[in-house]
Amino acid sequence: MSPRKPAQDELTKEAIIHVARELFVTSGYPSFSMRKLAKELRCSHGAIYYHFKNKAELFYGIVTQDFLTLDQVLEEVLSTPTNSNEEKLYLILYEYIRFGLTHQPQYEVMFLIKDEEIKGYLLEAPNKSYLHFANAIASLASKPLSPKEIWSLFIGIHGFVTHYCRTETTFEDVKPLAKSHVEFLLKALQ
Amino acid sequence: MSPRKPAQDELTKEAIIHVARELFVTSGYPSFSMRKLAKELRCSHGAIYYHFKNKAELFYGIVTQDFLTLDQVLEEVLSTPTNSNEEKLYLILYEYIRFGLTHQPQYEVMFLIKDEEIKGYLLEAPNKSYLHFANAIASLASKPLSPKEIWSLFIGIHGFVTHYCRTETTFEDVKPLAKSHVEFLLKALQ
DNA sequence: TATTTAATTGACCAGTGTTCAATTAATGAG
DNA sequence: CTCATTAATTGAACACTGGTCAATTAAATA
Repeated sequence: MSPRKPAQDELTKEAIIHVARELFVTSGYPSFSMRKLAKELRCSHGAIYYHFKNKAELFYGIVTQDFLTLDQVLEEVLSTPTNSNEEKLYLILYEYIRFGLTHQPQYEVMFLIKDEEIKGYLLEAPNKSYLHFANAIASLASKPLSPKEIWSLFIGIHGFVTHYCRTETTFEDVKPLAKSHVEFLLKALQ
Repeated sequence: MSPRKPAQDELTKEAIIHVARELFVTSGYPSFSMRKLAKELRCSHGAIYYHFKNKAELFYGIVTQDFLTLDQVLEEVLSTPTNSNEEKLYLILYEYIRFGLTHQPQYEVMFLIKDEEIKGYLLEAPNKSYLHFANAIASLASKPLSPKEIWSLFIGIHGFVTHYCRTETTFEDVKPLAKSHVEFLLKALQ
């Protein structure tokens, strides 16, 4: 109808990301569309493009928050004083799986999606996230680990999350399996 | 122009699959479309739907061949008499990675894609393929392995393939890494 | 030869991401 | 207070996507 809404109804990047995240987390990436988002925001789909260059930039806006959350997960394990280094090593891997499976749509965008446009926006974020992980692992191991060993640990965990993301299984449903898988991977360090 | 082509030019399921496979393997799943395929086949896109109910059924037609190929890879390793069981165990995992990375678009459809329609057609194929893998592993191990251990091996390998599929890395480029990753996973068995 | 059947076409539908001229509210200058 | 400028929004339009289906025509059958 009328271009330019009254000031109180004006869109903001934050409001868009907020609703987009909600939509995307509840109904998944494939069903997400700019037009559905616009409907949810009660604006035209064109308006979103004033605030975000394209869909990929919008998703980048969403998952940057999740990269921070993942960093926090690691940090919290590291800073818990009640556990031994061995327990922390276990927990890092276990909590990584928990994060992946309790944030499946986000994990998909963060580490799985092949969309070139989105990968163009991500670029360093997954690398940075991995370095965080690798440093945590290295600092907790009882003996020096080679980069390859740490990488294999990551890939092993990543495979677990990937598989149960695809089958849309909840973390609760695979808790025992997650435990045994982590124990399996850690056995390879001895 | 004219409906119904002369007999010599008629489409067949086989011809469609052949060209579809070519198109899909060279330019990947996201860029694949029924209309591009029709153009390649020099027919209208509607004609394809006479032979295949939908895109998912067509892709099922493509990757069933690849499930067979994967079975053959395992079978060949098992039936090579020159290697010890330990070497065969290594080779099963190594060759699985080779298959995944030399058939990236297919691996994606076989084990990675979330598309509900395609998963509906696949159903048992990935399970059957895994059982093949699991039996091979079990038969080669020097001591009895638990189902969980075999599953962790698979997930560990799957993670490797998944990651390098996403980054579209060739098998050649990660051969040494594949070797060390397999060795890492096998260490967890002792 | 006439009739039925099988295969193909292309218009059409509903959906996607993206662009952009037109429009209008808010803002700042005189 | 008025008027030009700027910022935000709309919705039509474009080029795609997967999928459906009546109309058409070649092939097969009676």
